[in-house]
Amino acid sequence: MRERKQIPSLVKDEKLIKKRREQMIDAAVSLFIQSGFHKTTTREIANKAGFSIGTLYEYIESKEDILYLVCDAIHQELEERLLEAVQENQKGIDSLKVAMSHFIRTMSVMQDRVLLIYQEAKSVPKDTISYVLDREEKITEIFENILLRGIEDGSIQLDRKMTKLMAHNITVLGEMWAFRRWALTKHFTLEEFIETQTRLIVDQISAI
Amino acid sequence: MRERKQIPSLVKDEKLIKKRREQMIDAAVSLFIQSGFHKTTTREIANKAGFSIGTLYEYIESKEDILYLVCDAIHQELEERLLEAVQENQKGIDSLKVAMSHFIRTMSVMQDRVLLIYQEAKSVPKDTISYVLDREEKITEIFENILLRGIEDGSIQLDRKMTKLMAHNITVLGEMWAFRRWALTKHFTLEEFIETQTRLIVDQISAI
Amino acid sequence: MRERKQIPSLVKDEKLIKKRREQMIDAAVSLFIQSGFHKTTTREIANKAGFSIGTLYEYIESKEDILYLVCDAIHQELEERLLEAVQENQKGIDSLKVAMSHFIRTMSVMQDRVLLIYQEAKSVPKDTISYVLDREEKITEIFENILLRGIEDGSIQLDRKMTKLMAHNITVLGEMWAFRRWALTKHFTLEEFIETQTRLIVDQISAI
Amino acid sequence: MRERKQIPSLVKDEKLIKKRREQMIDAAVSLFIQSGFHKTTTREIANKAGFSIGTLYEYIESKEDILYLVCDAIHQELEERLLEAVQENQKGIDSLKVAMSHFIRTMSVMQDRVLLIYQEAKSVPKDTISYVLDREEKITEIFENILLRGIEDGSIQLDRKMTKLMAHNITVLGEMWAFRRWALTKHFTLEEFIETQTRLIVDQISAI
DNA sequence: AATGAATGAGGGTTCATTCAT
DNA sequence: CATGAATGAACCCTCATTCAT
Repeated sequence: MRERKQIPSLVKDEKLIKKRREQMIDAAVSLFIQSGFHKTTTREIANKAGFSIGTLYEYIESKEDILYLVCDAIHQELEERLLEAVQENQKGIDSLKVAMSHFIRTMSVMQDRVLLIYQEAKSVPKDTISYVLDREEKITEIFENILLRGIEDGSIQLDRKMTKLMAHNITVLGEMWAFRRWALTKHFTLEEFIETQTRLIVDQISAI
Repeated sequence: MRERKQIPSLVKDEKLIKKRREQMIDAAVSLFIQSGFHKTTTREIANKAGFSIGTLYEYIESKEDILYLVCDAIHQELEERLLEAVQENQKGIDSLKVAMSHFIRTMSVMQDRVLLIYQEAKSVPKDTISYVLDREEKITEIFENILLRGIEDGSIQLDRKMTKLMAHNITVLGEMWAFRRWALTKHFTLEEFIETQTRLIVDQISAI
Repeated sequence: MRERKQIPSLVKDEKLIKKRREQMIDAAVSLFIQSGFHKTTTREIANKAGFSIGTLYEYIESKEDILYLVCDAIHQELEERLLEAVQENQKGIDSLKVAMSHFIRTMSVMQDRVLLIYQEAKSVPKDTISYVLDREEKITEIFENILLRGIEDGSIQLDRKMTKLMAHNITVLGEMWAFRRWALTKHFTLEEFIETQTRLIVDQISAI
Repeated sequence: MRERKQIPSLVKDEKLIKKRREQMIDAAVSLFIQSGFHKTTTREIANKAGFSIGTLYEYIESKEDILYLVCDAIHQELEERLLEAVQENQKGIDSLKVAMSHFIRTMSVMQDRVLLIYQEAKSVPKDTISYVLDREEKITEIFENILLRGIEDGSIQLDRKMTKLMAHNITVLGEMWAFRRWALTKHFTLEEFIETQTRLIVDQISAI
């Protein structure tokens, strides 16, 4: 997997860089969600982050860097939350159920941010775009690994060639809750959604 | 369903309006795909459309109107292509298989434009956003209707309450080919994809 | 000699381009003389030229382009004025006297603009710098040609190898009036200066 | 002659002031030569000087002060080098030959810095500009004094009224090597240049 | 005396939109 | 109807300078 890009900063104190960038990311996330990347100005971000435009540019080199930091941070949280739910010490099929449920709940909590990534990732700086896409794929890989484990331990029945596609399906059937919420919430509760999506997958690959 | 928005034009001749707007949309689509809505200038659109910036503004009121027209045109084509494949005179389950296959092939052909809608729809003028979302839902409704017909004719077994969600799943599992192509085409052919996605759904709801 | 650079313009009407650029150059020259290139803002130039900042950028691509246009225009006038005084139908030595006198008077008239070139030429865009320097050398070449003609017709006695250097001397001894005026005008009139400088050169190379 | 300007410093220790300012000047000279005064940032100067931007401002009050210090230092060295070559115990005309040769060699060694002064002197703070110009004139005065001595001792024949102008000519004919080097070095060696320039002047004013 | 993070006015440039021709 | 020159608000970014530590 490609390396995370190091964004240069004029400030030397690493702790301070971390802190200021966190402020910046928080501000940017809420503004981007509200108005999108292009309609948000750097001044607005600086303002909301609680410092001046000059200070903002002490910690990044361009507005696009902020988008990269935002995408990176969101993916980071996404991944952490997901991994946290993966239990290695149970059957693959059970692990999958738990992971899917957890994943969809995460989509519910992070729906704005997931949507944000879907819509703005294309504007990320050219030299980091592949890192961001890799990051997206990494989430799918987590599901793929669970599937492989299930095949191994016999709890999942699935052509090995199809694990990748099934993993993508799982991911997309979960992310749906984020990017189609305007339609889904009109008719279904989160619990119903989790139940249905999990069953759709599990029925297809369950060994029994 | 909400009405299509009437975008005012300074020009009276309806035929001309239609022609000019088509030129405009064609130009805009290819430019938006290339660089996104915000990075494309109205000048570029006018240029590529083959007329002047002044003329452009004879047929729309703002740049956002172009995005609306583009989204509308893409949805229009999407819907037409999909409806064209729906045969009323066969069992619901068979109709579904054909429709899904056709839908995914359409995603393959129109992937750039589908992606475009996914990424830029949020920038559509506030007063038309719900029309655009409705339009998106309409596609799902086509699948929902097939499902209902299948339940009616006994070829599909599915809790009536779940038809909406299953229709969304079908749509999303198909659209995937457009918005995850960077990952999918590395490992699967279009035919494999169609085969797998169709089975995932059919297995779940087939009456036998 | 290198080609004059074509600066792109968004406007098509060539006549208008010429007119607007002239306005722009006039404004820029007086502002650059007053405050220098770097301290003059594009807004000031547009203002003084009588149009908006937007219009300014319809006729150039960057602030540096204005400096290039300014340098080019000044050299143009310099060259025209000088050539206008060169008579081909007299002895080289006499031609030289007339040309030097005329050149120095031109320096007197154009002292601000000559100084401007001396001080700001270094800021001209990289890809045009050699054209600007060539332009400067062209003036020297005019004097060199007169010298060569004088050697040919026997009115001037000078080692052929030294014509280039002597031509540079003539140029610099004349330009002095522009870039050392703060010291010279305290003690000498223009006429005294012309008389002395001409003699210094003529005495050195006169054939008799 | 006007007094050297005292630039205030927040630091008391005179020795330290001298040391830090020397570091600062060295750094600034090389940066100004490379990119010019306006394109060089105070940060860059502090960096290259080996201390922080905060420290820089302990020893000056504004960026322009640095330019003043730079010009002053260059003039200082110029003057020292020139005076070092002036022998009081020989005939004026011989003294002049030696001084011119030495001066031109100095131009060769210091060409970048001489050019720098020519191009940036105008940006020196308003209240110090006349001091800087005086400094320039001082160099001319050295030549003027030699001329006067030559007239006195009969080795030079020159209208007393013309000594000032001749001194300027000598200076400019020497400085040429610095500010026209791009053209001159293509055709002449330093020795040829010295030989020719000296003869041009000496022939004109030699008593015999 | 030294540091370097913070500031914000101000600069160059873009581009959606208008309107006289 | 078509044109395209003109407009200026607004954007991103820089950098000289300050001041708390």
